[in-house]
Amino acid sequence: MLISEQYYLNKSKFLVAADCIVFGFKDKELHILLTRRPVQPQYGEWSLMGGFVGENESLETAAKKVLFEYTQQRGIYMEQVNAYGEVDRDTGGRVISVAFYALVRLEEFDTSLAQKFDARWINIKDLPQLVFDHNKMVEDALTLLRFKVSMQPIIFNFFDGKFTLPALQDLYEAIYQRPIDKRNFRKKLASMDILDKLHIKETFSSKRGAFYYIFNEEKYKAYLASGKYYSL
Amino acid sequence: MLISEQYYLNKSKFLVAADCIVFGFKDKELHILLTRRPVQPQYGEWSLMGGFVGENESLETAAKKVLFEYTQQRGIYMEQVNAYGEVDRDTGGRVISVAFYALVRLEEFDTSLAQKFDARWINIKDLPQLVFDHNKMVEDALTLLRFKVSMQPIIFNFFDGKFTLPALQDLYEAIYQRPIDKRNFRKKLASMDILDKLHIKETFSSKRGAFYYIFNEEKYKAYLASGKYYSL
DNA sequence: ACAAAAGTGTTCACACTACACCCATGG
DNA sequence: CCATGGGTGTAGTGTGAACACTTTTGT
Repeated sequence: MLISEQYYLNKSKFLVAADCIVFGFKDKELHILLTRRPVQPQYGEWSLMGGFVGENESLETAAKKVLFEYTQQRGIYMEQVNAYGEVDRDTGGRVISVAFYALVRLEEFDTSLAQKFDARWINIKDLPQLVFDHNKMVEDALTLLRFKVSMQPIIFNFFDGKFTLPALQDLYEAIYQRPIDKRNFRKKLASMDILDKLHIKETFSSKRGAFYYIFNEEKYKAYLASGKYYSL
Repeated sequence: MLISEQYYLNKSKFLVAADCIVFGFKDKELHILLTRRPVQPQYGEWSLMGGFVGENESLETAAKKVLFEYTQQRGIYMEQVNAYGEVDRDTGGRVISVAFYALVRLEEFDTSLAQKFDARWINIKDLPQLVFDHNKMVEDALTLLRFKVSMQPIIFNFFDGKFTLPALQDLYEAIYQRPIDKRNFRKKLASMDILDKLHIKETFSSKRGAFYYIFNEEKYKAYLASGKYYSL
């Protein structure tokens, strides 16, 4: 019987990074928070934000730390995308990266942070070339996001509580990159019965004004229990 | 401007393992290849098979190596499930694991290998408690497998080329753990038109015998191009 | 008054479900 | 001849897609 030391010893160790694909919703378009790489090699090129995992951190903890550093928000919705471990993926050294996507409330975003880190919100339609395999990470994150969003009500994490139906539809259209029929969209939402209509209107994006809605957790549970399944 | 050395230096490094959830189909049930953990701590307990990633290996390469070691098969269909990085997940040391699921052709499996590694094919219905977070890995792998199998024709990797429709249905039922209507199943397959019927019968599981079919890659491409989407 | 966005129903096609009987063969 | 598993069609239901006009209000 081997003992632990023989088994774990003399094995290669690796730098492990957590890279975050931070999604935000702005100007009816999906945006990603990108930064300029602060070190050589590839200094100054567009990059996802990331950080190395510390000795006493889980992958999730490391990712949360990165997110907090760049956004000062806590309780951000986050999900693991994949691990990336090609030998030469990082031109600066052997690094294994675990990618997470995150959904942030962009209205709350402190623009001074953008200055500090030379970070910008880039429309996903205008995605530049990124360092290493970061473009692949974004692609994978988008694929996963599209799937998740159609199955679970995670999309409300983009909003600070309340939202209007036109805005919600714009968001879905931005994520799927395809137009959605207004009537079908609202009909489906109505039949799910997971939202509460507020009696306040949002009046700055139209003259008439659109009613605010909020997501109702209880109704969502009832919807799940009902056995009906719609996908948005 | 920081240079690379300052950035990458003095960061924690980690053991990284590739753990494999090896699925096989036998006796109308889905099975997983499990082994007895060969080292302390938790010596002799049920475990997935895994191995540490080497200096010049990608995660995929490491997983392929593990798969080859235990099955002697090459070209095994494999897909990454997730990375697992809780600080205390491995009671023997800090290890970050990347899980992969694999689909193997169980008919080709060399049972002498099972002896050598103290490995066994366990019915997923009778899954024992596994070491560390391996049960969670299996759960995640199953969820992913179920999704993938319904969307893409990866299920044929369980067979050595040809298969009968009853066997294919049994396999789907084993994966989903729910009965499927025979006529609906066959009707859907027929409308997809991605299989070729051979004029040979498999005669050992019934008196009448069931026709063999093979997956036709070209037809599958045509099916994709047609824009029709069925999910199995 | 008019421009601009919010809001609202109906019809049609098609995929999914449920369901029962005959066929071929080995023993 | 009978037991065992292989093979086949139809009708109903519900979700997804297409489609146009009225309402509200600020300018």
